[in-house]
Amino acid sequence: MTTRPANSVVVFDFETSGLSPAQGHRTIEVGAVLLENGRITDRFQALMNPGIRIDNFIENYTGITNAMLADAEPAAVVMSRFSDFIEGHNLVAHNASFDQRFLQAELQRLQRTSRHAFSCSLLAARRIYQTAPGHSLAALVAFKQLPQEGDFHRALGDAQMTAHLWLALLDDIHRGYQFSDMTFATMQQLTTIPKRSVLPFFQALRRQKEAQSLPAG
DNA sequence: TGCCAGGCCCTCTTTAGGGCCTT
Repeated sequence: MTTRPANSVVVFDFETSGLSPAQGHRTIEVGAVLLENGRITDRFQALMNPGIRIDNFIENYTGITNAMLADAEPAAVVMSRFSDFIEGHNLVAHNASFDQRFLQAELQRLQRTSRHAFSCSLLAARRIYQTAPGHSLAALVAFKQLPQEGDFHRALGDAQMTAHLWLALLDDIHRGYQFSDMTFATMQQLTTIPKRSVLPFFQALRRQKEAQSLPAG
């Protein structure tokens, strides 16, 4: 049996034919990286044929053409492999609610379900980088001077840059708030508090940790 | 690109409206 590091996480990104699976939009590309102990240890990237034509805006926005998708594996095949790749992992995405909706919709087509825990780098960044000029992935990569690994608006490139953003968030929380043991669950909790409550949030966590480390009695 | 979606978050708010973010 494989033992996974407690802090492993899959950071992923979809390119899609539009904004809403409820409107019939489909995934056209998936990119993902496995982060273990703060390092990228595995990657997943695939175009997929959704069985529908994409419009000019999506072709221009992503650089993915209808001709490229015509040669790609069917979405069902790719999503099945991707489902295996993320099996058992916590998931991170930039504006995670968007990717979560598409993941659920695509897996539902395969009669599969997603029980993964999600965290969102956009919501975390809005709390930790409150002075950033914007919180789009591109704005945050520039703001933090992160490595531009791959192309923006392509799934693997965006997933890799989101992974670097995620690691930067963990590092800056460590430096700025003197809080070193951020778990995935704590990051999820961070994204649910008001922005003004960030400092009290970390102060409370530290007090809680110190109380737990005191000897009983 | 436009406003066809959904959710977060701010403010000229909470009995609402609009910007940001994802494709």
